[in-house]
Amino acid sequence: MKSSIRPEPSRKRQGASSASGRARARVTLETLARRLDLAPATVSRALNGQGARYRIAPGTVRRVLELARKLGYRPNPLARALRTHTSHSIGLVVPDIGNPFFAEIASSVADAARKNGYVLLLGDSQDSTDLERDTLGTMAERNVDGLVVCPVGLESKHICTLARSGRPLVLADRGVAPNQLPCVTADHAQGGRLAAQLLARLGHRRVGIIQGLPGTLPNEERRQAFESAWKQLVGQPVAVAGHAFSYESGVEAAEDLLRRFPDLTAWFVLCNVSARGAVEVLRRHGRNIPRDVSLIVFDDQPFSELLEPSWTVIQQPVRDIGRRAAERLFDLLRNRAKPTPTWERLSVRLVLRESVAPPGQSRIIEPTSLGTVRGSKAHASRGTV
Amino acid sequence: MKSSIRPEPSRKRQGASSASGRARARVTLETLARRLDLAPATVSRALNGQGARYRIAPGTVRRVLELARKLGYRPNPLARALRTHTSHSIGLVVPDIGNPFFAEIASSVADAARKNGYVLLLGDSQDSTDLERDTLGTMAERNVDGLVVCPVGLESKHICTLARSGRPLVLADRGVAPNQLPCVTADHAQGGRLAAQLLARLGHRRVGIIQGLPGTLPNEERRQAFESAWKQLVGQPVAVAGHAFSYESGVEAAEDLLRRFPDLTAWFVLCNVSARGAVEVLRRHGRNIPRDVSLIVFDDQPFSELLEPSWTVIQQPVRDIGRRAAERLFDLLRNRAKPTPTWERLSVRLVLRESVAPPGQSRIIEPTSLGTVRGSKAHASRGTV
DNA sequence: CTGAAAGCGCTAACAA
DNA sequence: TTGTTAGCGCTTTCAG
Repeated sequence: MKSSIRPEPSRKRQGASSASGRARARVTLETLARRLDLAPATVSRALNGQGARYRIAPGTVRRVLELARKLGYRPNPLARALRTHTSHSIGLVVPDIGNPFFAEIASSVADAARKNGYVLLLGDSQDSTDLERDTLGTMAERNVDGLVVCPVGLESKHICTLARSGRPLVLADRGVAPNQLPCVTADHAQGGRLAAQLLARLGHRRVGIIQGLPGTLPNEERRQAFESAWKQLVGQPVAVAGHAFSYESGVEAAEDLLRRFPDLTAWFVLCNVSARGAVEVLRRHGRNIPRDVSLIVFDDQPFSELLEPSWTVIQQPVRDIGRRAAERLFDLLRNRAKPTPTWERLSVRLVLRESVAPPGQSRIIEPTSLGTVRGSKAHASRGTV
Repeated sequence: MKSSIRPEPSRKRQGASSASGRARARVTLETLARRLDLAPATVSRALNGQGARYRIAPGTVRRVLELARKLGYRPNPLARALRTHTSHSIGLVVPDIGNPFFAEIASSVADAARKNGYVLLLGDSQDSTDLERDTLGTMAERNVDGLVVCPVGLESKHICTLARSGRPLVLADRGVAPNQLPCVTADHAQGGRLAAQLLARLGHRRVGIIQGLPGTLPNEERRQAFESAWKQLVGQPVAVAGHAFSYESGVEAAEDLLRRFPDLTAWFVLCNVSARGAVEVLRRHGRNIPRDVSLIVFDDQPFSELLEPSWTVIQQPVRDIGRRAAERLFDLLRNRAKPTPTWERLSVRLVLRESVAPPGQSRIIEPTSLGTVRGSKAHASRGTV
């Protein structure tokens, strides 16, 4: 039998409750337990669907559930986390949440988190490895159950350490050197090849690359794939400029190319933020796109097709990258399976628009067929990229 | 005197430690306490800079600090939160993190959080009041110390309730009806007036508005200010179409205006995401901007000036909005002052570019002087809006 | 100047 | 079928 009077817990020390005025006292497990004349443990089990396992009387379970609903009981996630070492939270760290690409990743990860009943901690590393290290540390000590990381990508020791400590972690977009970590990213090399093939087929011979942050995986794969394809197709070297995934870098790189290699007939720009800078420079110098310089830009964005000329781009499945990364993280969280360090490569598409043409010409005469997509509606709702 | 042997805490039940292989055991307060032969309480006080208040021997404090550093001790924020009811976390809820406007808000709030030693919980309400309510509830029960909310803006009861429960909360961008909550937002009415003045001065008479989500504060303020200025300046009614801050709404509204009011010579578009849709529709219908339709768009974005024609926009100080909202939140968190429900209005600017001209003309002949900014470099680094 | 002990709200091991 | 107890890691009375 159960005792029929439960002592009020001693409130001698902690002078809480109505003093601080914080609304009416929080409903806790103990509130329920006392009102139902049950032990907190029983209530806990009933609430957690452990009724069957512990063979709690169905009636009891029902009473518990009922009162819980009536009082609007919500378990305290912090207490639970402290006890169980699982916080039902995940972390997302990106190099720049203001960048539409990562904002879109965040959007899909946030969506997945919510659907799985997790909260999302957001960290912005501002493309600094030091900040990234700090942020990851903070999140780890906050007991996030897992992480999606779009790393800065220049150093990876802190990330590997974190992953080896047993915390599920999935990389997105930029991978890191020793491919021991699960990662979801675009097929950057494919993008590089598509760009090279298109320009080669249009008859370009002297071309340049405006790159992003050297040393990062997307940058290297895009550049190298383009260069090696170009070497094979055209047998010419490729000029390279640029130093960051930024507007400023785009401006400087464009000035640089115009000065050092004024005879280039096409540029492959590895980042659409930089591309903005590059295009402005071309305008200032009175160079016509595509007549003087053809342009292929990595990564699409909603305005690409509205620009004059519209941009030919390599389109990444941004939303899918985020979604898949989150899915894989939640798989890990559910199965506690050992993280297969598989790299998932999502296909890119070449979207052909007006910014490319044969050298010296203002438009493509006959549509090439390179498995490309004739540019049009690729973007729609809610300003997302 | 202190006892010189401290008993190992009983590890009978919790089979933790090395079994699960989770790296080496976490160093806790007790680890330190035992190795220093002190009570956990003393260590806690030393670590929390309470040494002075409790007059702990300076030597002791030093020893504690030293060992803590040596062992890389990091307090467990969850345990602390459970005990102190402050989590050192804040929440940010936005209607759409994929929208560059809110991504930029998120960027500045994330930055502020980090600088203040807080972590940031991110919630995306997807412009749904229900989701917003859920998200806010989740965050509240996670004990966030405070919130920055960019509400959907159609209903506010849940937000007011939350705020009245004593949790510091600052609104950003969209306010909510009973102006009892602190809020940081742009001066939307000023933007509406500037737009009206410009179009009036250029000689337009029949104009229309493509609005965003009706009933939300920015939408109503922009629209009403425009309409009332227009009435005063021109004495004509203003056509209105549109139903959301989305691309699709922009498309539909534009089709709608063209069909119902084909004689309009200028459109004021209250959302730059919708504007993209509107511009595409104009193109499809072969209407020239600005000759057939002049265009003013609310909210700038990096590509506005690269478009052909470049967009005349009302520019909001997005980053400042986020920064100020966060600052005000942290003021509240520090001072525990009662939240002054002041509404902070940040000025907007009219940036004059090529998408406006006198009716039937293709460009502005003589620059007007309306306190406007002649369009140019307003955007730069890292693809942020 | 320091320690013992209580307890934040919950869950898990063990006991009955 | 349920209760008792211990304890997650920390802070905070209260008692020296």
